[in-house]
Amino acid sequence: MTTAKRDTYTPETLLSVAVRVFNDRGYDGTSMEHLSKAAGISKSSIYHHVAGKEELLRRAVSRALDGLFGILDEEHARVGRAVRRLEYVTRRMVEVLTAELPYVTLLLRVRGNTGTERWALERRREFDHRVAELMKEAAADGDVRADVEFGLATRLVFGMINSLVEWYRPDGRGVGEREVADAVVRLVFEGLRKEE
Amino acid sequence: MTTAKRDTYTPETLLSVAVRVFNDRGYDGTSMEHLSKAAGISKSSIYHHVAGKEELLRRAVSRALDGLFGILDEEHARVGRAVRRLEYVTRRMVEVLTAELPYVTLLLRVRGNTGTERWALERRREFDHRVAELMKEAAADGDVRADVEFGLATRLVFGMINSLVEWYRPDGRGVGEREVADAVVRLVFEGLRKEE
DNA sequence: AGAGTAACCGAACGATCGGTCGGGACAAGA
DNA sequence: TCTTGTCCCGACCGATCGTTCGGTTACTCT
Repeated sequence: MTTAKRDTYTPETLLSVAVRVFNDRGYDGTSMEHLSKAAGISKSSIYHHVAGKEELLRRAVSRALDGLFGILDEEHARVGRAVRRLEYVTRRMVEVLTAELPYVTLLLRVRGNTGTERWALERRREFDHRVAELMKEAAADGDVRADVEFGLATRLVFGMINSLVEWYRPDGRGVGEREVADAVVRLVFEGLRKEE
Repeated sequence: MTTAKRDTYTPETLLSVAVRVFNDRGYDGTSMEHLSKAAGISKSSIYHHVAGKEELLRRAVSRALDGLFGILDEEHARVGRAVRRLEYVTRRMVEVLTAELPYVTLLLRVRGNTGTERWALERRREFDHRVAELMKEAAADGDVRADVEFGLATRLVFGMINSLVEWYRPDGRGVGEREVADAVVRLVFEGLRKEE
């Protein structure tokens, strides 16, 4: 077998615990003592699995960034009319956010105090820039309204999508992932007002 | 004269420095040493003006909350058709966010680690609830689309508006406050797609 | 049975945390 | 000149920070 039994921590399982605590208390507000209590092992034992607090952060934001950049490599994001690709990316962003919720949550909250955080911010800006180009293309095609500058529109749409991490909670009997993705796409492209 | 000369700190002027640092580094990531360097006075001197770190946070989020709740007391937010009141509140939220940007930024980032932070979160939820009721009324009037649940729509609209604190920078020769408010209202109510 | 190793622990490291303390500089009012 | 009060300081407090270290289990392989 490739993998079997696991009643002890691996870097991955430890990460899932750490990310949960990071999101609860904030990265800076979380001490290694907090992590050890949440994981049920001693503070020093954590260092048997990972190099330190910052490596946990790096692993988490890497996972989130991989998910987001992966969208841009998909076929529907690369070929076709720009406004259709924009709609596809919008929907897929919602799906990635909900699927990797705790990791993306952490990514969207880094401030830039450490080298790892600044690296994460830089990659985020790169992703945002790629989507902004898509919006620019759709505007050039005349498929999105011209009375809102494309950079401004991009930021506002990102704001709506990214806000998911502040309130979406999966598995709760509330709204499902599909319902959220539909709602976001509808609001972004058609708006709130009832069509006459 | 009521007030004159001020070449020394007051709780208010110290607050403006502190909030700027809080927003740069995060509240938990900011030490009193960081504040003293930014203010140009010693760490102990800060305690001559304010009771401590948490009081600075409390003053800041209070100012932000007062601005937001003030909107709901204005006439256009209290009388008229619900969808018109919703549009008014949307526009005024953008104006308050840009006018009190650093204070609202701090408010939107509190995590709930201290009593002050939990109080701020509770008041925020109260404000959100008030706006959600407005959205519910507009839906009951048949003025907003029925295929997106009103609670979900409220969260997404809040997400778009609140994202302002992540990128809007006043006085920079970029976008003006009026342009942002117009863009938000247009996107929220009419959507991104060009009307045929 | 013995060797090797993965997983874990308590104790302690130097650094930094938010906050306290006693006192100095200075201007205003007497 | 003497008091009073504002504004500020360096030195220091106990607590906690992220991290290290030496050592102890307990399981696997030979």
